[in-house]
Amino acid sequence: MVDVAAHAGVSLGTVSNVLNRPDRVAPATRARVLKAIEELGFVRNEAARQLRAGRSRTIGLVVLDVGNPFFTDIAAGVEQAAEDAGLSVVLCNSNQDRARELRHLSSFQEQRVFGVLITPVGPASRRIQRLREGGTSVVLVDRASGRHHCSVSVDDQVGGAVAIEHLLALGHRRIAFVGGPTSLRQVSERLDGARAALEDAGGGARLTVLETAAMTVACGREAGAQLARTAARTRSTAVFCANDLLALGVLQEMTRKELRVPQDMAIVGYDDIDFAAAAAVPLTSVRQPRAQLGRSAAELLIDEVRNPNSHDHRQLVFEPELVMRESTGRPDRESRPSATAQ
Amino acid sequence: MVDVAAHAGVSLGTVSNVLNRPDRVAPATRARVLKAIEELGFVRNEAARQLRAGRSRTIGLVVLDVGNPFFTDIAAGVEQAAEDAGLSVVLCNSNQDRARELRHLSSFQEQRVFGVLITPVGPASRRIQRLREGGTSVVLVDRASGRHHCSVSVDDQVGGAVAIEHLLALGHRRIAFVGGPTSLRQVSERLDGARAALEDAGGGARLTVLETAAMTVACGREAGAQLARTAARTRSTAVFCANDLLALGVLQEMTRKELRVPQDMAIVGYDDIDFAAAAAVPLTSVRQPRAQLGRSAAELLIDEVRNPNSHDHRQLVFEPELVMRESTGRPDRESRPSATAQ
DNA sequence: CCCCTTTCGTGAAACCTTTCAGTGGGTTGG
DNA sequence: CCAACCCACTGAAAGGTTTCACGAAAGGGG
Repeated sequence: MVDVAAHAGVSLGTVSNVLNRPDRVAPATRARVLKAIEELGFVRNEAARQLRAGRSRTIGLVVLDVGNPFFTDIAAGVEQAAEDAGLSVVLCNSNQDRARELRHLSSFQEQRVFGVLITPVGPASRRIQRLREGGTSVVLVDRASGRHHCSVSVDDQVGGAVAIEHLLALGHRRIAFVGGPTSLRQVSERLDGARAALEDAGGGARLTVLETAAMTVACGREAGAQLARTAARTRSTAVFCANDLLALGVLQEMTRKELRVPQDMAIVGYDDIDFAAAAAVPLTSVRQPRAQLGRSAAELLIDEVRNPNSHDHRQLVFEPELVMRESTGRPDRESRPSATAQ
Repeated sequence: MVDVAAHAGVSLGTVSNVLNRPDRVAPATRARVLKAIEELGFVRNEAARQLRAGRSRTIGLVVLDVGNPFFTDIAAGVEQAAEDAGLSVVLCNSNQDRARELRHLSSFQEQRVFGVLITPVGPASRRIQRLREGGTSVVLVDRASGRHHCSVSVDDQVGGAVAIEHLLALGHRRIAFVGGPTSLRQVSERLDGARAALEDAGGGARLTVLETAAMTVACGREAGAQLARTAARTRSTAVFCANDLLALGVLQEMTRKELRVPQDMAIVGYDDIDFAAAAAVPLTSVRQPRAQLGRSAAELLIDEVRNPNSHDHRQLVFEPELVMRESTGRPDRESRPSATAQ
């Protein structure tokens, strides 16, 4: 900048003004400075700006799995809101690993990030508490938080409930739940919601729970195989999977075993990933407002940082939405023992 | 740091030494300083370090699509190499958009990143040239470069060739190529490789090209529908898709039209994404050494930056590898008109 | 006991920007 | 014609770290 100033015949402060408040500089001078910048190929040093500002213009975002479209869509929402506010985003992957999560948080703190958005591996940790005490704002994503912080999440119980209600409305009375491990909050809450919906409907239906080791296509196939092994008379006529990967696995196994979807087995997934609509039989799925989730989280964070006085913490809970496709088309009455069993 | 120094009763320089060259400080003093750091909750300011160092410890990585596992796997390789070298990575998405790419590059330059790894949207642009002139090292990923820079890529012609050779070896003589737009370098080179392999094998086989508008599952289904419409007598007996998404689309359409894979139609994909192995019929696919690609790119970059004198530019080209699965199991001779057609 | 090394520490400069009080013209109003 | 004011610009301080030339003390050898 000194060089630019000399080249343009102005002082350092004027160059800075051209860069940051161009309206305070006379047009002629401004043009001269811009020309000097161009000629010298000057590029602002972000580190110095940041040092001076005391805080960076970057939002730190930590997700559980960058390979999962759920999180990349959230990230897209965050980026959009950040861009609107003149901020950038750095996306980090904890890979469900506590140690990696901690490393990322430490790095964020050293970078004096604008703020942190995180889907924590476990319940909000002490490290996050420390981060807040250090003056960094944190918003929890896909996790509800206490009254004293901001968070955005989707109501997984409602999600489980709408899936089951849909299946019940279609006349299914023997339903399987595929998902696991149940130690995952998402899984257990979706299951809770499913059970609650069943109860609300009166006792006429049965829910069989197949716990899987993980939420992958392979585990879905295993669960599908297990379903297919059951004699048709007692077999569930519909399955609700805790995510779409499981549902795809179940679907593939049904195809292999020559069971028709939805006539012999209706399938509902969860997340509505792109592959769900593109599957051999397009999947009915429970969609979460992913981009919206990310956008809202970023907006809460920005408000918290920019308006520390007027800001009050909010816990946003979004409702998921059922997307109906062919995998639950009205089940074929003939091929299904009538709805009396059990 | 001033506070820490005061608290520990030492000078500023000593605190810095404790942080950066702990061996140069007497153990007792070191312990005192560490205690002070702990008590005061001191956290290094990365911006200041960076300002002082003149360069950040972050590698900038720009990919075409973060949603594509090909790139996330590359990113994982980069991260691994970076971590080993004490660097971090910021992953940016150009979304195949030139303007976004430029924004990311400008931001990298302002941040004085350690170096840049990029899969450019078009051919290496003037902007990248400018970046290099500005002293930032750049390594091209999944693109070959000229002699004067480093790059890592995978030989797409070889990839196309091995796919076709495999199909020819299985006895197929009417083969379709699905992919597009052909303006994509990857597509055209894979097609070139396929044609070359066909020629090498002598003229006994035919290649039908179906150009798609994009590389998506939906486009694959369209192409699959088109294939299925052809009368069985003249229909191709095998299809080579320019990526796995297309292959999955074709596979799904085959299932819908009740054509058997591989008996009625063998399918080879490209990229070997996770979904390829998990498909209803596991896909034969051409695998690229993705993590390796990322790791090598990062290593070249690090060498270029750390050893500017001894470094010489290298253009690494990796060979893809055919992963055989059920979608090309030996074709059923009965259901296939014998291998005489044109 | 003195000189020479080595070991520990010190303190100030440098990195680059932003900000803000201040300067020196020119203009306006009385 | 002077005071008040505005505008465009200036110059220096501040922000937190690393580095490096130096000093002081301690240890070793003759």
